[in-house]
Amino acid sequence: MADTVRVRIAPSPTGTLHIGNVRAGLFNWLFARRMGGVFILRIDDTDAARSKPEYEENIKASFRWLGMDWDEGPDIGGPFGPYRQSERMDRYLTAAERLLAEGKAFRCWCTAEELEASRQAAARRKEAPRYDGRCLNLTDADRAKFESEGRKAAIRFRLPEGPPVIVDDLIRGRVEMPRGMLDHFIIVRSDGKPVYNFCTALDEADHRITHVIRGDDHLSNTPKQMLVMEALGITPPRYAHLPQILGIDKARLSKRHGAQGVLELRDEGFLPEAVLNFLALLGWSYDDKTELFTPAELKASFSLDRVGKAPAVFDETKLLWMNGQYIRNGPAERIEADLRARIAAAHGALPAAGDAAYVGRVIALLRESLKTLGEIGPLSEFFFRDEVVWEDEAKARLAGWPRAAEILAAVTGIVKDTSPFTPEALEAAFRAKAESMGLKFKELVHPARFATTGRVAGPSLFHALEVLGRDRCLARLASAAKLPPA
RNA sequence: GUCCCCAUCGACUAACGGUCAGGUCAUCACCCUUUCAAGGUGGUAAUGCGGGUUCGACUCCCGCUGGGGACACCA
Repeated sequence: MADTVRVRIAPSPTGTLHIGNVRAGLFNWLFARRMGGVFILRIDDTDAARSKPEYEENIKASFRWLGMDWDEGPDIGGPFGPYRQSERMDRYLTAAERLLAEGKAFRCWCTAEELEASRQAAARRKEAPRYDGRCLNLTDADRAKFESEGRKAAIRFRLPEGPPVIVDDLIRGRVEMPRGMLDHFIIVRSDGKPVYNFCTALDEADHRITHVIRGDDHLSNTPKQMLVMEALGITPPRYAHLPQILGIDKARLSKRHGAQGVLELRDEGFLPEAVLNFLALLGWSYDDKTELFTPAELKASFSLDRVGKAPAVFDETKLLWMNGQYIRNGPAERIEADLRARIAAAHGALPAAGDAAYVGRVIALLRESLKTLGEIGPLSEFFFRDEVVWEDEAKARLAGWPRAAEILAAVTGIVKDTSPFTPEALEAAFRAKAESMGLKFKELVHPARFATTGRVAGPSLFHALEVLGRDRCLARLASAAKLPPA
């Protein structure tokens, strides 16, 4: 069969899109692109109570930011739409009616209380909580009685007898699921709303999905979906169940660690390429050495048979490293534009931030040392404020520095007289002055840094001085000289 | 409780049944150096346990332990 590969990501809009969904989406997208297939975005919003339009927007914005383009979806349509479960209700209900008519499903009038009582009884006997099938063989009189009491029926799938359900998983291999674990499960609630496992089975079929690639928390749902398809005469897709992503504490990903929304990663200053690269390597590997992949390389080299089975821990430290790599070696214009925006947001009110050329020089100086774009704000602050904002440690070290006053005076002289005002000339002047004062080079440099930046660490001092400019440096040296000594 | 899945350095992972168990992040040391990063060099560090099968097991089989998931009128 040379059928076109069709895969999908089907998040439910009940929260912001988090890392686990993104990784599942990524693997689907990569697989589709690699196979020349179709990537579909579907919105699983059968849970009307918790679903919200803004979350759907968040999902789309997240994928867009990452460059994961979909070929069919709720916003762009496609030949097999609609792609939102809430718009497919009549489809689900029609299928349920058909199963009912064929005796493959039945109505159940049990109340929540009755079911709960039955479950508790089972728990007391230390048995699995199962539906006892009591509504399977009701008489017409029973049904009429329930209806007259105003009870509403749910629709249950009639679980057929048979051998274990086989999931021939592309990642796990052959998995056998005994039917004993399954129930006559609900497919339509008593309020008329169809249930996820039922909808999903129909969606895969209607959207002509060929490969369902999803988290392995769905592995045990798979038999239900396959049984529904079987009852409807549908050939099931291939399945590939991905290992889970765990938090740093090895627990399931949740708020706190990596489960924040992807857009938050963007806001913190992670580059989409870095996030994509990092996520791709969570559960997949190309070989025994390659770590850095551009999106194009990922699309060209991804394959399901190199996806592992063991769950992976989301290690933000490595993401940080990778992001640093992309900031240093990535697309310069885009990164600079982003950094300009962040500087404007952080220091826009300050006059120096309005000087585009000056901002460009600041960025050139700091970009190399960033791990996230967001760090530019605090790191660049001293370039924009008129008055130095002192770090406690810088102030303390300057105050305790031997011959501090003398050194500051000497540095002031250098800054005043050096021409041209370049890093090279400044460094030469510093070296000469250190020599003549009988000081080590660094004994002159450190106090100069404290006084002109208010910090103990930062970019190359002479480059920083050049960017700051002679006047700012002189003003700062003058005010540093007035600080009380230790 | 029942069923299903999983198990290599702290983390991500590589290894046709035969490698000295390799790479990356982190960590440590050293180098570079005006500080912090970056960069360079080197080091520490793993096959959960117990049985098999085999000339030979990280790799295949069984058990145990540990972790995760499912058993809903959630998705």
